[in-house]
Amino acid sequence: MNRHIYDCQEGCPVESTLQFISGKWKSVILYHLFKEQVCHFGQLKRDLKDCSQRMLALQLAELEQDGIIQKNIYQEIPLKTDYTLTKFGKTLEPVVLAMSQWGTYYNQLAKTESN
Amino acid sequence: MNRHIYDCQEGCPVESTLQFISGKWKSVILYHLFKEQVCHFGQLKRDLKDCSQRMLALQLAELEQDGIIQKNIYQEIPLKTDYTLTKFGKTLEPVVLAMSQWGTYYNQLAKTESN
DNA sequence: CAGAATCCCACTCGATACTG
DNA sequence: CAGTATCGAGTGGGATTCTG
Repeated sequence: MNRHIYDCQEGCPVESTLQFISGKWKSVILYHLFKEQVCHFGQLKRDLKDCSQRMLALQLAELEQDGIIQKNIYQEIPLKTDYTLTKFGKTLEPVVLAMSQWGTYYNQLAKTESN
Repeated sequence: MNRHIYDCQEGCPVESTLQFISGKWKSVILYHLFKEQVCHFGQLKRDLKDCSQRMLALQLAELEQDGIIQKNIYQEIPLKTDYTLTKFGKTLEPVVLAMSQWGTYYNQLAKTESN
């Protein structure tokens, strides 16, 4: 948790939040997890088209380290893994929801303006 | 607006939102603007202790380009400038608010756990 | 005070190849 | 399928200096 540079000495709450979700793709991953409940690596790779496999693995690892998501490995052939939100991770729902709602509003706006 | 790499072809709303606020310090700047209504450069520089002057200027410029904040210059000596939210920028309040609320919750949590 | 310009290093991140 | 390892180009971003 000291990989980020935000100084929380003064306890700025937004900086605290950013420590967890400021990774380049984290909130998008969380968005999909809130929608699907369970996600597989390959599925996320398809959804996040512009996120490289390496980046996806890194972001997932950080989210797991931070206790936001849980990784479940099934020893089958071919290998199978899935990711779910932890109880702690689920508390982030209002944040992700607000982001998704604003994005929906904006997409609508952008569409009507282009007409 | 093509400085970010998020692909919104499929209209992922979270990615749309990130196009505007994913800059390293943007949401913190917005947080202060929602609190203070009006902010000066030097004041922000003091508040965002770990954000360099260069970064602060860059982030403010991007927010201005995106129509989220407005820059007001007063031709006095010494130079004076302030920043306010545009009408469009104000629509982001629920997002910033959700982040600040979660951060407050987390700070509380972290404090009680350290005892 | 409020920035712009320049320099330059560290690290990010994509591409590719490999593994259980 | 679900990753890890390695490498190298590109960029982020700090330090410093300069200006109106």
